[in-house]
Amino acid sequence: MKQSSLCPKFEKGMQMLGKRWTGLILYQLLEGPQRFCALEGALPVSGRLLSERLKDLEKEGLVHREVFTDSAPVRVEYSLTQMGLAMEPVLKGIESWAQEWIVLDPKDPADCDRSND
Amino acid sequence: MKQSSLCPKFEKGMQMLGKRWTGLILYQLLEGPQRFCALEGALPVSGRLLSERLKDLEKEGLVHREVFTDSAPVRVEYSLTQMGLAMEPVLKGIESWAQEWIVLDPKDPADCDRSND
DNA sequence: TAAACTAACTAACGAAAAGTAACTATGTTA
DNA sequence: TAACATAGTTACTTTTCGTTAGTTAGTTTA
Repeated sequence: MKQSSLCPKFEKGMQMLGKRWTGLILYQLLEGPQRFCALEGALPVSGRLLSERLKDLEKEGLVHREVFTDSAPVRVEYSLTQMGLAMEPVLKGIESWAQEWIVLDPKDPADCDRSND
Repeated sequence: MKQSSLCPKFEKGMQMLGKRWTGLILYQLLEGPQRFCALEGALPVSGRLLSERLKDLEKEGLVHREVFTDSAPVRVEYSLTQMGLAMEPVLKGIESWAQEWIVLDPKDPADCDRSND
């Protein structure tokens, strides 16, 4: 692999966001702490990859994983750390950009607005 | 593939940015129109993928491709369209986020600042 | 005039990552 | 005890990536 003249921090950041699903997972977690199955249900990602991505994100420090042994079948909750939360403006920025610029096939109704949560 | 409850526009946007190199290519193009070989030199991406990504980005409307037949050996310049330029705040946002939060191995000096161009 | 060079790609191929489905461990409800 | 749910993991196939080599077209060099 070649060397680039870019800032290595930026490059690393883009490398993370430039992995499939990472952005969507973080975005979904902006809604608040969520369990594995909730994320799996909300996103079009398979359990295998979701598990993998969450592990990566935890390792990188964007996501916190907490296991609750008290309740019924063990419950695992994922939430954003400070570092993850700091991504909010970026994610919202992508959302606005998409709202403004992306045109979908005319067949889909495809309209949504979550900017007011 | 499952169905998600996310806004399809946002999902599509993330799908684009969530492809390897896309973000870096756009970021590099913020510097101004550039030729194929310049991009290839500036980024750690191979010619094959650069070509593929540029084609995608052109198709999606973020990048404009212009061929100059006047000068020496044919010259091809890539530049951002309005849609591509509109990504600037997002890309700069990722940059700031990375500057603030990403920690690299202590061996790399890894410090840079392009926020003032 | 032909060999070598440059820019901008494209093709082929092995390697890595993603998608899908089935399976596991643990506990719960019928 | 059988069927169900959560939170994964394993095994297998398909897709995407990365590398190297080759192509097209015009340019300089000898």
